[in-house]
Amino acid sequence: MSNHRPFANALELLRAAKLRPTRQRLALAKLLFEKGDRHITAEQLHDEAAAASIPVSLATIYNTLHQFVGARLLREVVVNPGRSYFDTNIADHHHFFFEESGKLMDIPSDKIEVTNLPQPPHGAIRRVDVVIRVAPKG
Amino acid sequence: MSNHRPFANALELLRAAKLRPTRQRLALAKLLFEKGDRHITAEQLHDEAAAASIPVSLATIYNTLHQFVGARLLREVVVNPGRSYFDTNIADHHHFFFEESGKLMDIPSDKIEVTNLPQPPHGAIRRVDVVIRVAPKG
DNA sequence: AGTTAAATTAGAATTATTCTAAATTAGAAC
DNA sequence: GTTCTAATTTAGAATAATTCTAATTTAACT
Repeated sequence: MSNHRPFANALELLRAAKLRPTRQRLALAKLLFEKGDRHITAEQLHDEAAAASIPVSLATIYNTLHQFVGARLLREVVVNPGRSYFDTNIADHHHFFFEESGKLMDIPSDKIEVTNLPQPPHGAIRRVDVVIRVAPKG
Repeated sequence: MSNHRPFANALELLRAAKLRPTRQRLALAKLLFEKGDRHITAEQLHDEAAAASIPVSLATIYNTLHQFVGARLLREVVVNPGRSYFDTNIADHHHFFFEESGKLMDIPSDKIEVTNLPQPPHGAIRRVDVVIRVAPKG
């Protein structure tokens, strides 16, 4: 049983997430999930849709990305002020962030060990994000 | 020899950072560094300055914060899209992020163990940020 | 005091994102 | 297949954080 590609196609995936399979959601799901793990911004997805002749407004891109995050089909990654990345890899993992290029790269969670986690003074731990910031060699 | 409070006053601190000790920079350094460890936004600092009757424009707040980051007097922490926090604690450490309130809390680096760090495919590791995201208990 | 480069400023510009209200569409009911 | 209704999409305006610009002020040197 693999965690990868849990749905045969976009339609099934939207059904399972209880999102109406509209033209734009189907098209965006395909763009997002049929190319392996990606880290994409709203603007980039909008451009990809345009390139694929899928007419979809930027507002819908944002709506859809947030709905997908809510449905746990995507994860939002924040590494840069003023710009969100959406990660199609929803497995537990971490990131390299390359400061020069602004690119992200996954690090599977078994490649880093984070131990000795302190308990928060209140509330519950929802997630632990590790970002390794990488700069060009001095 | 402690790493804490390395300068007796704002003037010394600016001199060491090779920043001209102007009225605004002196006042902002005092606001930032004379109250222990803090996580503050540009807007908040602007409000504090106003409350202390220090006339300083928002542009200067931003300029100064970034200069301080460049001089390693501050660290920028990104946990939220579209808003930067500036951290007066420049020692190696990590953060709790409370999603309900938007507040940050320091975790000294000796309270978490991050081991087995993978090497990046190119470049050098500049920093490792661990953010523990905390939500109200379900 | 006079000079000059650095710093500050108000306000405009930019960027990412969200909101609004109108038009379209998916899916259920007939 | 039409009709109906609520959900979705949309263009464009609005917002929020930040950066830029060009003019003014100031720190520090002579």
